[in-house]
Amino acid sequence: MQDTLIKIEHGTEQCSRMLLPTKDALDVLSGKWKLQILIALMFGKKRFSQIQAEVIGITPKMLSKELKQLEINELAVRHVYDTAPVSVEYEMTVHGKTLEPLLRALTEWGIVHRKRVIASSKKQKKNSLL
Amino acid sequence: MQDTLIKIEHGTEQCSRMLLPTKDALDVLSGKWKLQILIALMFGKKRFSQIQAEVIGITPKMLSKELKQLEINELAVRHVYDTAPVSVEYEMTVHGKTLEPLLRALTEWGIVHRKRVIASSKKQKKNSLL
DNA sequence: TATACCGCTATACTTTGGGAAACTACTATT
DNA sequence: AATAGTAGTTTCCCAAAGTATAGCGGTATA
Repeated sequence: MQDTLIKIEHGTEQCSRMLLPTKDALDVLSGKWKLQILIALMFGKKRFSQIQAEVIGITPKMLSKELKQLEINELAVRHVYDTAPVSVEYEMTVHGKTLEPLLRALTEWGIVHRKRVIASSKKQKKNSLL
Repeated sequence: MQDTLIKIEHGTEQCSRMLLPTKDALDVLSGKWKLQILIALMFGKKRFSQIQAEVIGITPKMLSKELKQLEINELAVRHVYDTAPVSVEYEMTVHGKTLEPLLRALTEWGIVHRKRVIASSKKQKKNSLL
């Protein structure tokens, strides 16, 4: 019993040590678009229209808003070039690049998960035949 | 010029190869609570009320809803024990455990990010004195 | 002159996420 | 009969997220 209490205490302490930084991270990264935009920027500077083309489904309004947020949190920078017509490029900051391992881990997991979803939908089909 | 085009093509192809699985992952993981709940479950089976105590700020409604989603996506399982009063435990599935590296990466980044935010808010204070 | 591209912004709307508080069903204890 | 614990559900509500569509100011091209 004493043992159990100690285990629980230990468990919840470890747990809250993980939960607090996670919340900080989620504050900045959560939402449908930010991580996708950051992935697009992992492969180099890009223009507004190019990001919009790659992040499928995003509207200009959302892209504009999300880019501003990324700038505020110093994950991306905006460069304006005085060309004609004016060209704007967005780039990952050094801080943004520290997200790369996370972004890759997310993608890796997405691949695993997708396989699983496909497999389990096959199983469902099988079962529905019974 | 030819070079540039090839680079761009290559870049966007790589990019969309990452973006598609990422979307799949985000469909299942996005939102304020799911990742936090999963972290709580990393440290072993837990009861509803225990999760609620650890994931600070979550309401029973949200917890209930999110746990259902996690069950549907086979990231967590619900066990009901026929005790009195009835006790229910939630546990990570094998598939859920494949998220552990990602959860740890997220926490790690959260720590890095928090340090940065604190540092830059100090800088702001400095600047505001000028 | 007209059309089209770029990088947005404006407006108006719908949908979803999330919070507060009360309530339920069941059981055990007093 | 009253109270309390467990695991939620229900209701009402608001704010943020997201969609759809249109337009703007500049430039370049036909």
